[in-house]
Amino acid sequence: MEELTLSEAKPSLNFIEEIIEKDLCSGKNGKRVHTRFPPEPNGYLHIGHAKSICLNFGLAQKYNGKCNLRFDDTNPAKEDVEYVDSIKEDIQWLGFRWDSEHYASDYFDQLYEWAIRLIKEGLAYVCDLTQEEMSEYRGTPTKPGKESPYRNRSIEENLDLFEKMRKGEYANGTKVLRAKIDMASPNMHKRDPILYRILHAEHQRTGNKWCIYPMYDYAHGQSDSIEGITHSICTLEFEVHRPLYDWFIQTLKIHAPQQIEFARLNLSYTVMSKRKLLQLVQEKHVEGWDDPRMPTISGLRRRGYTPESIRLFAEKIGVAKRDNVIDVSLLEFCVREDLNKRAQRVMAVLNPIKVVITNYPQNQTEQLDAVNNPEDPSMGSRKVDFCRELYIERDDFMEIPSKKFYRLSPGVEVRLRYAYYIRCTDVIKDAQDNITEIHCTYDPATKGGGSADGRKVKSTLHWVSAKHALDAEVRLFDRLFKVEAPDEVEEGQTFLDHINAESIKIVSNCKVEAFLQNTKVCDHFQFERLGYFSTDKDRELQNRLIFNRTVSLKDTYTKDIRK
RNA sequence: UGGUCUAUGGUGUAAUGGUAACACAACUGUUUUUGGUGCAGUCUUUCUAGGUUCGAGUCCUAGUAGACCAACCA
Repeated sequence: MEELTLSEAKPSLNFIEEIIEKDLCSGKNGKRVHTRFPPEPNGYLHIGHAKSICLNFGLAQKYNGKCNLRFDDTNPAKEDVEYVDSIKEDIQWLGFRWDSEHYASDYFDQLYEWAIRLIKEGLAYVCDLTQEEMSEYRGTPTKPGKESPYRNRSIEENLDLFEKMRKGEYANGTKVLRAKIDMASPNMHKRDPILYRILHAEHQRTGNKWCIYPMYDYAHGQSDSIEGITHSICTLEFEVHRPLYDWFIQTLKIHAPQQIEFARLNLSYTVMSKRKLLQLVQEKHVEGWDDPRMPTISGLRRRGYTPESIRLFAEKIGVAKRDNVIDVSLLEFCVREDLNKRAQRVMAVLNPIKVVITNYPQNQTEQLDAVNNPEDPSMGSRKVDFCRELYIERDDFMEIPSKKFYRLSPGVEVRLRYAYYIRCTDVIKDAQDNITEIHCTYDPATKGGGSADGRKVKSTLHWVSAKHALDAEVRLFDRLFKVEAPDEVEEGQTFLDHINAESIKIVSNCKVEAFLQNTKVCDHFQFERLGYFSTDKDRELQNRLIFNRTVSLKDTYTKDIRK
């Protein structure tokens, strides 16, 4: 029940929303808003795609419009159904539903027909130049190109040649269909761009029906047009393609969507290039596209991210046209923000040291109340078993405490969460001087963790009962891959050479035995103990550990020794 | 020796010719049965030079810096 107050500021619009609202006002497109998300099925979706998904679907939602899912499957050499399936799954997981599902390949017939029309109008021709020759004829951005010797073939000859191309009479790469525009254009894309190339390859949807396939520039705008898209939102690198996009639409005199470009997402320390992610998968540096270390949507999902947190992130980063690098800490902030409200808390000890409560009866066990989520009382509470022998985190004890350390040390009293105050009386060591046990006494008057006499302790420790704890395998992952080196690598090196070696080490030693106590299986939980550190350098790691310890049970809670 | 785009704190994003703000990060204090959360606070901003205007982050001109464009990829 929220009331809108007059003083509440109207949220500002991003530049795309401004364009849309202007179009809505002027009555353009019959006041319709229709967007589309157009992935090429040649890899898994990553967090950068999530930005685009949230944008396109979000805009449709906001303006009561529609958003299509369209697979840009014009290059059978790179594409696969596995990717189609994963893309659909990821979009749905993010919480979006497309109005209709399309494939650029559904339009191959129409596109072919239009190509013939262009030939008949003298605006397209078959060119026999080799790839090298064509590159030479094209010129450079600063030098105009020159016209192909095949540019002035007759319409009849072009029609005949193009028909033979379609029939499969020529080998790959021997001929292409080109638009006849302007070889001197300052825009390289208008220097007689290729419309069709010969590719004798089986297409995942059209099989062997075609051996010529349309290029992106020839297929994309027309596909938008066919679907009645009003606003075709894409990333900045397509800005220079827009004149060509518009040229096809105008020349063919078909519905004109407006292409709008925005700056793609870059995340600090994160590999986002599809090519490189593919390399990680193919060379088996990761388990697969959904490896929790990957910045893919499925990887983030396994890592414990929620759809809500990713949508929140997309909202917070905004949309603009300038190149940006968003700090991963914002992504991590978003997942903490979301999970903090609803994740079930649980006590866990990752690196155990035994604590013996010397004045606690030998065979006694009692059950204590522990709240499931201090942020949300409605999540209720659970019982945790307490007895004479417990485990606490090894790092929570220091025999000789440093200055800022206020957890357990000899003579010091601390609280065991939901249990009792304890005071350390003895430290037991083995022959090698390693601490094997910590002996403590407890104060029965502090049951539940509160003191009757009002005395305070400086620290609250997490613990599990040695007898009752579950032994679970928990895998902690470092952040996404960190790359310190420039994006492009030098000859002879792979980009993997530039990945911070330390981060790989951390992730490859990520199996940790953890002891979870009386934990019910749920989607997400958060270890209650969140990083205790004493040095500044370790403190830097704190946030990362907070994040790391927020993990998804589905992937991490793999065995229960009690069974 | 071209074209297109961009320029606001450490990082992002707003301010639509009229008081430069919000979030993240960092730091300080405070609360707390998580060194979490919450709360309070601090820190740091309009690329440069001209011009228009009563008034410019915003408009104009020139410069500077960065990104993109020369796949039969998308």
